[in-house]
Order: sequence, then C-alpha cells, then structure tokens
Amino acid sequence: MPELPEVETVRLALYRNVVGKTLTCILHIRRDYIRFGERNLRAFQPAILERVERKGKFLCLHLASGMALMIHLGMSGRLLLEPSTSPADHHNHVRISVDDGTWEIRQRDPRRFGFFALFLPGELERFTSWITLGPDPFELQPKRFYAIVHSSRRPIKSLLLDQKKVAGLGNIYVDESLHRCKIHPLRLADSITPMEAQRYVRIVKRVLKEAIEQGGTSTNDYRHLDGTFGAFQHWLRVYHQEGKACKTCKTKIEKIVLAGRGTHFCPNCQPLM
DNA sequence: ATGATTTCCTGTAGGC
DNA sequence: TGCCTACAGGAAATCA
Repeated sequence: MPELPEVETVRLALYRNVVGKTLTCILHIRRDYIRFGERNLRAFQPAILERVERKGKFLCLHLASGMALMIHLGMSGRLLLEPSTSPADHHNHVRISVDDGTWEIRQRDPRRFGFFALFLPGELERFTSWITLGPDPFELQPKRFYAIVHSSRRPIKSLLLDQKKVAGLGNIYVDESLHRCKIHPLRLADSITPMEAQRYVRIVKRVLKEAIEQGGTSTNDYRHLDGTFGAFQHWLRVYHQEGKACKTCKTKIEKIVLAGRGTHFCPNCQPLM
C-alpha cells in the first residue's frame, strides 16, 4: 500500500516526466470516486503543471491556473503515465490527457480507497484532511516527536499511524521502523524515553530514505509511474515476514492485530517492557 | 476529549 | 477443479 516512500517516488517521476507539460483535459472520472470537489470539474481548463507537492501520503498537483489536483492512492492505487493507445480497464477511475494527448495520466485503484479531487484557488485551505496533517518525518525534530509521544497513552504503533500526529507512515514503515528501533508496537506512547524518541526520529528517516532509493515497496498493488516495480520488499525485516527468522537474532517474527492492522515484530528484539 | 471500532471496496489466498 | 469465505488496509465516521 502506498505510503510516504511510494508517493514520493511517484512525485519524483511526475517531476521528471510531466511538470512543465500541459494537462489538457480530464477524459474520464468515475463519479463515486471523486468524493470532493465534483462541482469543480466543469471549471477545469488546460493548464501547465507547475509543481507537485507531497504532504504525507497526499499528492497535490499545482497548476499554473491556480487550480490543484489532489490525489490519494489509498491502498491499491497506482498513478500511471501511459500512451493513450494502450487499453484502459475499468479500474482506471481517472484519466487526464497530457499535451497533445499522446500520453495520459491514469489513476488505477481496484479497491477504491483512494480519491481524486479538483480544488479551485483558495479552496485547499479548507480541506481538513490536508491542513490537519502532522509533520513530515523528514522535517521531524526529536524534541517535537518526544512531545507528541509523551502526550499520548495509545500504543505507539496506533499513534504513528495517525496522520494528524506524523504524516506519511503506514503499516509497512511503522512495523519496519519500530523493529529497527527495537520498540514493541504495543508499548504505550508515553513510555517512550527521550533517548528512544531521538533514536526513532533518526532511524525512521533512514528507513524512509532507503525505501525511496529503492523506489518503494511493491508487495501487492503499488507500481511506479511507468508501471515497473519498486524493490524495497526485498529489504523488509518484519512486514509480511511472520514465521521467518529475525535478521538480527533468528527468533521467529510474530504477527498480531493492533488497531485493526496486521502487526509484525520480533518478540526478542522488541521486548514489551 | 480521547481512543477504539466500524465502514467503504474488490482481488487474492486458503479451505474444503 | 471450483466454489466459498475470510482477509488485506487508509482514513472518515461513529461509538464508548
């Protein structure tokens, strides 16, 4: 499922391939996939894509006209740049024509947990899930992070999944970062020491950076803008590794359910104190 | 107010 | 082999 590294990989690919080009028209939108801003669709006009912003797992395509296309990939979403001659299937909920129409940006999302929205100038500031996002992990200061965990008695994993606390982490990178940090996912957030908080900030940045360099994790649905696979699934230490030997201590990786999510950890490396 | 639970959706994996 | 059910999960809504 696309998390920060996957969304960032798509953002970088959009920069290399589409920024500076004109988004000509919205060819197709599945009505119940829009969720926000549907009344704006008629207002769409051709405009140059000026810049692509990522906040957490959200992508925001800023157009020279002042309009903004907001995209969330949900859990099975892909953003693909494909020739308009290649066949689109019924999972392509949004299609946008680029320049002369030889290429299209297509959002494909079988499970439809993602969304697409068109915002007119000034409307972005009222989009709650965008403006309430917590800090990006790459801009997270250890002191700020300690303040966040110190004020919550939720299990640390549940807090890390909360986009209002920290933006961009999902199930894969929470499990991976907690294992590398030797913190049990059930530990209450306010039991995290200042030293652990400092270490976590350092380690989560490193994991996310490595994942971006590997082009993200392609376990199931995620693909690059050109349809190719990411490679970070080969570097996972706990996620989807239940029953396998921990890379650090050979103990079997366990899987439990926490906050409704499959949660993977090493019971030896990550003691529940 | 806070945290836990439910809901949306469909392809896939597993059981019989 | 084929059918059926359970499961996967991001974020909003709802519940306790």
